[in-house]
Amino acid sequence: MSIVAFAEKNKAAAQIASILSEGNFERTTLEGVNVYEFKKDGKQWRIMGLSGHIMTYDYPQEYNNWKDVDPGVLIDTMPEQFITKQAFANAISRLAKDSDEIILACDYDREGENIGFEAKSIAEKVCNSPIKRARFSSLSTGEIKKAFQNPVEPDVNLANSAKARQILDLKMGVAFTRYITLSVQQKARTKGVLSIGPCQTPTCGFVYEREKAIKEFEPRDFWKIEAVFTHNDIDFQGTHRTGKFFDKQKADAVYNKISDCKTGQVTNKKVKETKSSPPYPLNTNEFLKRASKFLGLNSDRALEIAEQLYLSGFTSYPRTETNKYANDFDFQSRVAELTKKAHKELALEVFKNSEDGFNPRNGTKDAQDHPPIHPIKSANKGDINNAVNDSKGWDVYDLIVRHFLANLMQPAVFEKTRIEISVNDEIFDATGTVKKESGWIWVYPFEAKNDKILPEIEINEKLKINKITNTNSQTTPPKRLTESELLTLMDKNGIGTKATAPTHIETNKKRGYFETKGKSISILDTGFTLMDALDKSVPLIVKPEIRARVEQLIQDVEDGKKSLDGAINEGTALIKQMYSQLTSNKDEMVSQIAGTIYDESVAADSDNYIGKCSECSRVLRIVTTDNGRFVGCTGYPECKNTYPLPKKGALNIMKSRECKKGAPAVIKVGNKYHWAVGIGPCFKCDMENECFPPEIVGQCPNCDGYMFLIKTKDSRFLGCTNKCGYTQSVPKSGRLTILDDTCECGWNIVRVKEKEKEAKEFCVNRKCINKL
DNA sequence: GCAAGGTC
Repeated sequence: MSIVAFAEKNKAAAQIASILSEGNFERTTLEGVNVYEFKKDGKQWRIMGLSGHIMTYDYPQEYNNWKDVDPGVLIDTMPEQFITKQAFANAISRLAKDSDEIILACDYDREGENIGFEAKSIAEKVCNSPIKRARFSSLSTGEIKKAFQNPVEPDVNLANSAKARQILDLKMGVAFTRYITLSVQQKARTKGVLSIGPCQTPTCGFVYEREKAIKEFEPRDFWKIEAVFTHNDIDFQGTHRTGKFFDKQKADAVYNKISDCKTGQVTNKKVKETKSSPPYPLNTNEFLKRASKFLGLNSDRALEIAEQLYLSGFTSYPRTETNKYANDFDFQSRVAELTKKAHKELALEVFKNSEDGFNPRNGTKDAQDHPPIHPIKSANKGDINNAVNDSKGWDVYDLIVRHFLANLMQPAVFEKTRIEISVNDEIFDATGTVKKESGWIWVYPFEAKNDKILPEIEINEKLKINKITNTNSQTTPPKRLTESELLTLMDKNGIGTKATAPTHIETNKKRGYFETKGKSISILDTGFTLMDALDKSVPLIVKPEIRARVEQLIQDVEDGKKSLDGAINEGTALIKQMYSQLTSNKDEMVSQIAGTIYDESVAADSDNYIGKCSECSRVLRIVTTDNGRFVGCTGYPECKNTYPLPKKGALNIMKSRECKKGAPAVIKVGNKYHWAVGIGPCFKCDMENECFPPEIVGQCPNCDGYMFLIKTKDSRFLGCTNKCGYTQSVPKSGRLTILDDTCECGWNIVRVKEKEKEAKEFCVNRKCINKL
């Protein structure tokens, strides 16, 4: 009797083999793929891990040429399933041929069932062995043994639901992407692909909606009446209960009524103790959000770091939906491990807190895939820096460790006080918060808050009023989305999965639809115009509903309410309907998009982009020919405007410099001089001092001139604007910036940032009073 | 050249 089982991945296969064989198994390879073998109860077992999907849907070759195939035809063409990982397919065939029974043992979810069916379809071609399914929700001993003792029938509906998703996503993505890309290419010279997809487009849609809200925002005036009260030498602020007065007259009336008041009376007081529980264990989504919020990391980079931490054994597998620990999770040894290195003090505190055992604050999601992200090995900063190729490696590790420990600690306790104060019958509110017990926040400084103190005070007591103000402000527009907020929106709307959400964000960036600046995401012209054009012609595709519609269809397949063909037909009809909306609005849409694409594609070539042509306001660029180089207009041959350039020297376009004589740009030529396009060498120009003001550091100690930074080809130093002869050295290496802050001696503080090092800020004055 | 979903 020979049993063959297919798991979703190599790691799972090894784990299953280890459990079923009680550790007595051997690893062999077949077609380069690991197979785990053992004998048990007279049966020969062989377990192989797949590599996620080993097949994909795609269109047959004759549909590959974009220009020959009308994209609309793709919607009515059924894609075919191709093997993408041939070695795995070969190994499956060879194992299946030699089997009496086959067990599918992939993850128990849609994609897992689907991956199992990929193996099933290959096996069925070479053998007639019965094919069963082992269903388990975690790789724990109990679950695995039970699942393999009672295998069930494979769930064709579950597998088909994933198939429906694959086919519909492909049809829509391919048809829309080709159509938009080709139509825009007819109008604008661009090589780039303008992609559309059922996940990437709504993702961009969120960013677009926010941008629109910002653009359409009209600030409103409002007035806020605030009072500063004093009691027992403590000043605190109260706000009129109305909050924002949008009616100036009403605000003025209230203000006039109380502006001369010298006292107020406490009319109510409430003290409430509130507990703040530790955060749930980290699943991928939560991890990415926090890495963005606390560390300013974009999700792609954060996941890459987590992956490296995982591969070097410091933390657990980073892709998980689960935010709940299994009952038998071994906290004892994990926390003990952490007492060995940098987080020793924190880990010991957790031990102190856990005399009656460890009590994690568990979440509610158990996707039964992997445990929440947690530390495996303790480390010092150096260990992480050696293992992770990213300067933020340590910060990410530290976050994971602290999150893990915080989760095991007591809630933090705050005392919140709210008092109500009457000032000539107008009610003011004041609140205070005092931390009574730090609990988990002690190990989790990311969420620490400062206390807001209110004086000890009782009802009916009188308070002195220091000041009453009536301030006019304006409502502010919504803020740009952060990556963390975008991930939340995606998660809420079912866009993408734990493993793919960051990819969708990356795709949008790669296409030039939006970018991340600091923590916030800002949309680029291409993204905005594309979304705007789509929103007008095919509104559904920009909104998360598109995903929900497909999700509903495939859920019906999973539930057996619809056949695979039925769901595909319905989905195809929906795509067709959207596609006809798209094509009927073609002209307007294309001209709208083409306008921005053209400029951006030239501008993106930043080595050559110069500025606007004064003749035709198109874009100027550097043209290099066999005979030399010059600045020419991208409108050539219609516009023949040109400017000369020096023959020698590397050219560097100084975007931060503006020519006061109106030249389109200033170019740095080698290390020697600057050249304003169309005007000539800047240092022979009478406006030199205005375009290139000296970088003053401070007063010259020798005369009444100022010390300024002089940079030459191979050195830099400070010289006097009066040329009195006094000079002084500055650090030779690192990027040097003169800050606005000044030292007590009057000189500006200088910031020096060397590669791979922390920036230093200090006073460079040799004669600084602090040094004497 | 195109999607989204697995995995590494």
